[in-house]
Amino acid sequence: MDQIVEGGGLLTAKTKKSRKERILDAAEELFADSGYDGVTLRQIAKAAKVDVALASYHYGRKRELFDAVLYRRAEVLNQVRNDALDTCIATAKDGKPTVEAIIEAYLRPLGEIQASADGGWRHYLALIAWVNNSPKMGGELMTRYFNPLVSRFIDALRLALPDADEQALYWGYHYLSGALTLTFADTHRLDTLSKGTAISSDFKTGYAHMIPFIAAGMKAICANGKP
Amino acid sequence: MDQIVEGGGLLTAKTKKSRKERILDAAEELFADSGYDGVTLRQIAKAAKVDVALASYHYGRKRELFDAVLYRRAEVLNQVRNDALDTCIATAKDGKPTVEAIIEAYLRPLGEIQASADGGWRHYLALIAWVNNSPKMGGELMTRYFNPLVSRFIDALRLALPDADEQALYWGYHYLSGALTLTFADTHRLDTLSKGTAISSDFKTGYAHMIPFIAAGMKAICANGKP
DNA sequence: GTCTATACGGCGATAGAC
DNA sequence: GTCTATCGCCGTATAGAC
Repeated sequence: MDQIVEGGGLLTAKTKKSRKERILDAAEELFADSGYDGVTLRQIAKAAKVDVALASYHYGRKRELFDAVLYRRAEVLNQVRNDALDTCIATAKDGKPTVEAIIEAYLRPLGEIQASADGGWRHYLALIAWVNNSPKMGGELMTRYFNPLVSRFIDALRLALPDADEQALYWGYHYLSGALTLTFADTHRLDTLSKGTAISSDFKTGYAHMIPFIAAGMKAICANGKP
Repeated sequence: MDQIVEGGGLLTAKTKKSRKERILDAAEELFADSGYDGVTLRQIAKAAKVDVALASYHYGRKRELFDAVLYRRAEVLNQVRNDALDTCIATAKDGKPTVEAIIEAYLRPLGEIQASADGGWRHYLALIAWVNNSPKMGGELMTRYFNPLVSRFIDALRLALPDADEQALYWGYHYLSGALTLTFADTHRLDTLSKGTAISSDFKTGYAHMIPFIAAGMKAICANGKP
């Protein structure tokens, strides 16, 4: 896990970051807070302590900078999660993992990343929350970056739930996706709603409950065929 | 249900809309598509076929217009959903409704609204999806407009699940909230992911699966006390 | 009251000079 | 790689027409 808590995800030591990297870091945090339209290149440049034009020099147009931010960590995220899925399937009895084990493999790496001390990763996940719920960009960008992994995940579920209705399988993934990305967003709404009983940034508890919640839901709608 | 599928939600006939209403309608649709920062007052005015300054005249600053959009339908939404919850509790055996019945009462009215022909309501729900996942506005605005209803909903769940861990109850609501609002957003991601097997705008199926999914999840994490 | 035309200061993305 | 210049659009205020 060590290799994913650092900067762009590949370095192992605290090397001084290049300006090019600093731009990506600043953009990541600001886009996560305010969405694509809520941030200006000037704000990003200021936060990265570089000239406005340097962002365009390295990344082109604003939209391309946004894509670069998304792409950077998608690579390492997909690798870590693909590995978790591989392990889950390889260690399953008769090559047929349980629903719980699959959901666990899908969610646990994200829980560990979000609970880690790394602010960059937390900003990235909050940005994914924004993208996933965006009517304009959600369909296209989530598809581009994460569909291969998600398809593998659904394939695994199909093994564990051989009688599942196909539509139910996809809708089940949809509910999981919504629950997960709202957790990414960390809006602090739970804090006031529960008067402090539940805290939206208590990711450890958030994932501990999410895994059995989603597994039970998935089994409920997939076990008996059609709704 | 007839009274909620029309315009602002109160008229019953297709009366010609005032310019003041047209501004709200246009703002609702555009904010739903692009978020608060992705829309300009000029775009709203153009869509409503009024002068730019008229929006400010009626509603003040941009942020106040946004609040007015949110407020308009929140009123009627809360009333319909409170009624559904009342009925659910009143008709329950021994005044103790089942988890399924409570989730059904909470979600069914939204499903009917979203599946209705009314575009205005669909835009409104997409806007709620945006607000709910906004780190900047989500905590504050969802709290302001919907917390009383949500608290009643959680009170009802507490009746049905007397041994539930309090934290689990709130996290369960959180997962429900995420799954629900992603359904509001209608990003069409499911369409390509499932190669047409599941369609994100097929709200009828979306809610038909959501209700048992959430009920099962809620029971799984609440039935046995602590996780 | 309701509405329009116009103006203002400011900041947006980006291209071109260096 | 860096900085400046440009042009257009931003939210908002206001003066006055109906």
